[in-house]
Amino acid sequence: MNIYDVSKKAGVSIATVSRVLNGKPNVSAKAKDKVLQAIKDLDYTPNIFARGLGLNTMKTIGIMCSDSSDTYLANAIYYIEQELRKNGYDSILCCTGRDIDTKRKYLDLLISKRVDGIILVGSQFVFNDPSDDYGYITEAAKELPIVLVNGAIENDNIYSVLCDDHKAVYDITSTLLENGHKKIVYLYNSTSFSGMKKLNGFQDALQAYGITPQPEYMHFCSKDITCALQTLQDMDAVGLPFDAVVASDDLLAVGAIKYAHSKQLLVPEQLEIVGYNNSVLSKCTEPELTSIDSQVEQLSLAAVDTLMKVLCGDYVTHTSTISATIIKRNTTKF
Amino acid sequence: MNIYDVSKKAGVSIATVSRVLNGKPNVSAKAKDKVLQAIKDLDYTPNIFARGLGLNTMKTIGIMCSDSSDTYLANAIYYIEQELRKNGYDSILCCTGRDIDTKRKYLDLLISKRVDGIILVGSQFVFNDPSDDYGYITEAAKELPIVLVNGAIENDNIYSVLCDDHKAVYDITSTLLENGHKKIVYLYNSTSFSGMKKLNGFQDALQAYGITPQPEYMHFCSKDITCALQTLQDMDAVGLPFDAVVASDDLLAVGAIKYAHSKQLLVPEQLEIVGYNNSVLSKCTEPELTSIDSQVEQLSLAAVDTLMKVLCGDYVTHTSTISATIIKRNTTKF
DNA sequence: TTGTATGCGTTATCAT
DNA sequence: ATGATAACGCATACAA
Repeated sequence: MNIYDVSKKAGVSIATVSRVLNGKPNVSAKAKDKVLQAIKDLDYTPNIFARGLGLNTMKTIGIMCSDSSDTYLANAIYYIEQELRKNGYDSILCCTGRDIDTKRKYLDLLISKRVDGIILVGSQFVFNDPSDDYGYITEAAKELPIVLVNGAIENDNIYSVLCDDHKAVYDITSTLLENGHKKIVYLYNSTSFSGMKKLNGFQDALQAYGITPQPEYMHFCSKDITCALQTLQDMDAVGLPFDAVVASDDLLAVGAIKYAHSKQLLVPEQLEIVGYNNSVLSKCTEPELTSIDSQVEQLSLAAVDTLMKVLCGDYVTHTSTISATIIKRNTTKF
Repeated sequence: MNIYDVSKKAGVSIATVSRVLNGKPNVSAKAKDKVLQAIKDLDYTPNIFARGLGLNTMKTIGIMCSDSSDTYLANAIYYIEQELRKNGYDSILCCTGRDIDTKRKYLDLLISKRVDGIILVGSQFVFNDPSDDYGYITEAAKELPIVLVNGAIENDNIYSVLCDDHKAVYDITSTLLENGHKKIVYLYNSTSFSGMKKLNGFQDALQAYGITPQPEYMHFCSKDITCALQTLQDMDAVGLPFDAVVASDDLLAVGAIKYAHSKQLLVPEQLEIVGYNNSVLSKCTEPELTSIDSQVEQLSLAAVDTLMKVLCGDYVTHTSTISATIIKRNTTKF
């Protein structure tokens, strides 16, 4: 079943069928009707592979992420997929894990699949440490446009949509300082581009208040609750006092709440806690968690919007930044 | 840059190049070397669209789900995508929402994209009520194999992988009854195939202990915490006593924990609570939540395994069932 | 407005 | 073992 069968049935040429199929002008109403009827009679569907071959595109975007089961990334993927579909694009999903060789491999794979563009979701693709090698991304950008969500690379054909994480953490830390806190703990679980911005926001806020950031108050935790809990218990055991915790992720903040429970501390009276990402978790704890909303939906829409414009040849800024908002719940006094 | 360029550079015909490309026999070592070298020199990548046209497949599987940001579904998608890739297949993701027309539309879309098979993830595609119309799925199965994860339709070319939800809820309810509970509340948030199995498991367990299920003790809650909380508060206000809560989802169980907090009830001493899905949430609450693990990973792997076998023409059972396990934490006494 | 002819880049068949 | 050529099904430039 192909376009020839339809043209035969309708008594017109394949060119006319094709024109009808693609909504092109210069088709008489009569011819159009005949073609439409033939298509219906034969239950014809155009062969997308043949179309792809001729047009050299399948209207497909590759989505890469380290782990699509991560709440934050899962949300981003959800919004991105929906938005792409609204624009007539399919999404090929690629979960790479954290291994750089796998990332490289999958990026190459997507290019060989001739997707029209690639969206790299999450901060796991760009790091700030010197050993970071994102050369494979700039290399890929020679072939097709790449959009980073929560990561930034200065490069031709690479675009970034970012949440202003620095400002978000800077602001919340400042608020805590203004409210009289002196000993604030910062817990983080990532040294990615976005992770470092948050950490710097914390440090800069302290410095703006004349406080020198102390390493004993800034702890890297692998992404789980128990690590955060353990870290705070260790600080307590060593005799390091603290009266507030800012976390780079809600999960770590949950650990802080568990710490408060274990020490019978009143939250927020004796310990104020702030999480990040405004995930479901923030509504599950007791008390409910004040959290920074990193605006995943807006970020996702902006990413798709950017890519669509690039594909149309429209002009777009290489970097767009969106502000986070603070969702006040019950682990803070303000 | 195409296969002709390579053949020219290597000084052989395109047939030979194609043979090398696809690891086919009847190529001399010498010719193979020349081709490989030419491919390397030119940095040639075969055009996948042309290959798709000739072979009539792009080695791609469609994954449909109602909402990829849902924790449970996000996990399933993660495992499925990884497993498909191991088998050399790409995944096209489709988030349909709950509207049946959208589901129908996207299923048609995937078929028109000529994917090799479709995996329907989650129980949102099959319902047990009479108004349910899954005719579009059986219709689609005429075109390509379909695998349901947590749903079942008896039909040719439709396969199901299921968690034994009935048994899981039956068992946990029985345990609670054995431990002396008489007034158990069941909270659920879905009337899907899987949702009904859970509900029936609850009812059957009661009946096995000579208790007639009371509607006042079985409540449908839309999927959020506050609804569960409100429901339990309402029961309390009306004077309906209860000493245990079984929930069809961890989120609802979180609502039950919040209820206990609001009434200053000791958990599990005064109220035992069991959740479902063993999500992160179960580790975030205080006390941590006993939950039924529905084995998403195993389910996902089984789904891919089934589909791969079908595509190979191997024989497969139409339904495979996997048993849930109970993850004991601190909201239950046993 | 309509139709013819060609190209897209593979894989596969069949002859050599 | 190798090569010439057809077939896959569409879009489109160009001719009519």
